[in-house]
Amino acid sequence: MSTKAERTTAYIIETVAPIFNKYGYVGTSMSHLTDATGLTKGALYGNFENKEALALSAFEYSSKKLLAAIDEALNSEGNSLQKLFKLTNLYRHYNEFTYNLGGCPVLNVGVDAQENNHLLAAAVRETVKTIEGKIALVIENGVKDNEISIPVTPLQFAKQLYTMIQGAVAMATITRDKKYLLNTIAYLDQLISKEIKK
Amino acid sequence: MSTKAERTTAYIIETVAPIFNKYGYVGTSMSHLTDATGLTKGALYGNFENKEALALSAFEYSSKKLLAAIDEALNSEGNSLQKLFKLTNLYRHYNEFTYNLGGCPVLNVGVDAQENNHLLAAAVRETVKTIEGKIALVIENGVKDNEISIPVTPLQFAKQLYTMIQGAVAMATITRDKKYLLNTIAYLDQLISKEIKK
DNA sequence: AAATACATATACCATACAGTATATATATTT
DNA sequence: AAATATATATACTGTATGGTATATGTATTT
Repeated sequence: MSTKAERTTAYIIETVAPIFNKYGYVGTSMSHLTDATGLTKGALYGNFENKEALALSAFEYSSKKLLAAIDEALNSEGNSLQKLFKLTNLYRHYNEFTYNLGGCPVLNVGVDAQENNHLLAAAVRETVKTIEGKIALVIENGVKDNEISIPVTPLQFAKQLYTMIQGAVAMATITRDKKYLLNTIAYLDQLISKEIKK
Repeated sequence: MSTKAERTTAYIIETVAPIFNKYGYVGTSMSHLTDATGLTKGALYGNFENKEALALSAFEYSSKKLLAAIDEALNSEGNSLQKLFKLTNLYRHYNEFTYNLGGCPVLNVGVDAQENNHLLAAAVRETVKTIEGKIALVIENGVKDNEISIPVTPLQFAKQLYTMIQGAVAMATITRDKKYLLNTIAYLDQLISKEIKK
């Protein structure tokens, strides 16, 4: 069984993650976090060295949740095309999925941390690389199995796919209109079934 | 001729705009701005009511610059397709274009202000609407002139196009890799010339 | 259950924050 | 050039910031 301290640390991270994600690194104050957790500064600083370490743990937490969902889609039963459709389906409902995370961590932290926290910004870049790699792997297997035919490398195609998805995420976030997600995913599903399917 | 005060106001705005854009609304402090402008708080507060009014003017300034560049592309000589290519060309070099603005104002302010400043967030939404409208108009004319054939409404297609572009802007910003722009624009140029051209 | 280790709360730094009242300097008007 | 209007600088609010030393409380081990 986990110790009390470990549970507190976990509780802090999951409580704090959506706040950092929503308000950004500078926009989130320690008092904001003591309010949200119901704990005091002593507790927070007892579990984390400083604000930066806390924000980093919070992002890693959100990032892991996202990667787990992507893994679930891409490692599901079925052929490569079916896996890609599971992925697009995740993003079709990305609004609801990221609700508990306080929005898309890749977009929010990626943009916010750019000039405000270089460690966080680097962590986001890692996450992006990981996601693109996971998508590329599925595409690569699809090519090998003669299901998929693409005019560029699997990684290049994965990057292109993820770029379009993140475009929809960005526009839906900025305008607060989830139609961007629905329409882009509809477009991508068509692209997958009509352009790359052999 | 413009009065001294007007010139100072203009100087403040153009100096301050890239700072707000880079560091965000909360991440930008008034002392940050006095340092950058070489002016004192008295001067800043003499020209603007408060930090929020200053940030809003700064965004409007950046937004106008962006809209002007888009207008230049979309109102250039030639048919609708040529105008669209001028637009994609703007975004092919968007990195350099937005350098003086401190990055893409739509992306940066759109994401940053979301939870930190609702007035700013609303202003970004207006800008997005304006941009989409401008693109839609060109597409609409292309359809009328029998140059373009699309499976959705002009506005819907414009939104889709802008979403993909902003996806590339977001990914290029987050990863600091301009290849996302180059590759996405290459894809869009192909889409324009092979899919929608009649 | 007692002893010990550990986690959390309290009270406090020094500094930075947005904003302001007023004095001084600079444009503009007469 | 003098008078007036206006813009900027200075010095100062009160509050919030990230962070810390230490006391108190609570788990865990013996």
